[in-house]
Amino acid sequence: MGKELITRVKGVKDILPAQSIRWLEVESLARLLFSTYNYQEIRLPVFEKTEVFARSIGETSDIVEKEMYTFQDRGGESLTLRPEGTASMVRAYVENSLYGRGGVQKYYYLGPMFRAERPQAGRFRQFHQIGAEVFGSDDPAVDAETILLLVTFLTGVGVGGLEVRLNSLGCPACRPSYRAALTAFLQTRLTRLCDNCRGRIGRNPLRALDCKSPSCQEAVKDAPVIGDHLCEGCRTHFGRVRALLESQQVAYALDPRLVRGLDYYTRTAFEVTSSRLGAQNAIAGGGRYNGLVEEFGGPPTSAIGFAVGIERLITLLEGGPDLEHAPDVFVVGAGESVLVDDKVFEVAQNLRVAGIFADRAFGGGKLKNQMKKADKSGAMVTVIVGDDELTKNVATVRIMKTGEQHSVPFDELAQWLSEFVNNEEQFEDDDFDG
RNA sequence: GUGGGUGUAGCUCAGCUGGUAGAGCUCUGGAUUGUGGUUCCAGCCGUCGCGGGUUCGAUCCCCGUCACUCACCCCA
Repeated sequence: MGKELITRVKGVKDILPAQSIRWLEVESLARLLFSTYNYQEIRLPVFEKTEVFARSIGETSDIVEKEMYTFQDRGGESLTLRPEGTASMVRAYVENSLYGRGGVQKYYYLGPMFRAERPQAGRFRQFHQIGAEVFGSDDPAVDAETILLLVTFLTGVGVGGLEVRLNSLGCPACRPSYRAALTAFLQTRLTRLCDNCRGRIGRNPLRALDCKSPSCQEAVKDAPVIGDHLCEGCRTHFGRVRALLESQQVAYALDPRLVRGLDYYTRTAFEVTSSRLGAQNAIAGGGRYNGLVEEFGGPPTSAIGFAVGIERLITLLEGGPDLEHAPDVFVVGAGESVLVDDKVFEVAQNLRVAGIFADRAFGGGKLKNQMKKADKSGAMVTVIVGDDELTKNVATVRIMKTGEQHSVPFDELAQWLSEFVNNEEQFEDDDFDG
């Protein structure tokens, strides 16, 4: 106290134990499930040369225009804290010649992303994503499988009430004609568009469809729809994606306005939203980006991917009990002698080596106070080591819930406790199922 | 970058047209000798975000500033 507090940077969070447990659960499930679909992890750097993002995400995107954490390193090179994962993934795919392995490659990543935006509910300057990318196939089954993985993951971690929105953005063959039609349409209602969209018409007219400004939404209500402009290839591709999703009862809504903020998307685009999230309601988003690998100097390679926002996912999981980890066993000492202190130290260590989650009282004091610490720790069993125990060479084991106590020889203690703990956990699981 | 809301003990908050602050929880100690959770008793903790102004006097009024928060833009 007294010294001026050093606080965290705006828009970042400390994830405390009550929450970090959930994070661990979410990440573990992701790893397991993604592996089930034959994805492998790639650990990417959190910063890259600025061109990696500037080139791929699109110069006109908000991310590149105003949201990147860009700085010069000591050599004067411009570097950027990654605002998303796909660009790094593609860079790594090309740089490591992963296309040389042939066939379809599936990778996932997980970690922090950085965007210099004004924070608000569900939006942070450092946030975390779990992302998946598939390279090497334009088969609509890949699109469907990818979306299915996403949906399976989200329901698997326990979030409900989600909406999947789906659209096709066309390809270099058909998008230009749509873009022209849309631009012509927007020109006729210039006055009704917001400043932002008016400025974007020439550079990226599709974004007007996505704009949340009421006047824009009204203005684009009967704008041309991309679906009417898809080429034969894109049309059949999209139809197949939908059919496959339907075959697995994946509920989705077609949304011709879904264009996504990043420029690299082609064909399939999708987003998962929840009405329980506030204004920033997208929990995951993704799409196909068939031109990006080539853009990075690789061979022409079809690819598709998605990213899930972990913070937003966790928000939807909140409300359950706060389960902080508690040790199974807590060791206390009765008596001030060094012998007791030594024995407590030894017992705690022996239990841990035996694989038992154990902690102990520190700082000595009366048994009563140490029992309070034992209680507060949440441990189900307390091991009492005192002068009496030392002379008899047995530990006193107290079951906290019932208050019953047992005398257990020290050399049998680890065995006794691990059996007891296993039985209790078994019992709790059975109880839980019932 | 723009707008709204909030800023009082570790936490959640109270504080009536302005008279320099409380409550609950937490925490610490105690209720006789080696036994926790309940109960009872006692105790600690505040530059009322910061700076200025009005006033005899401001936590409460005014101005500024900072922080947090929500929303716009956009996205995870």
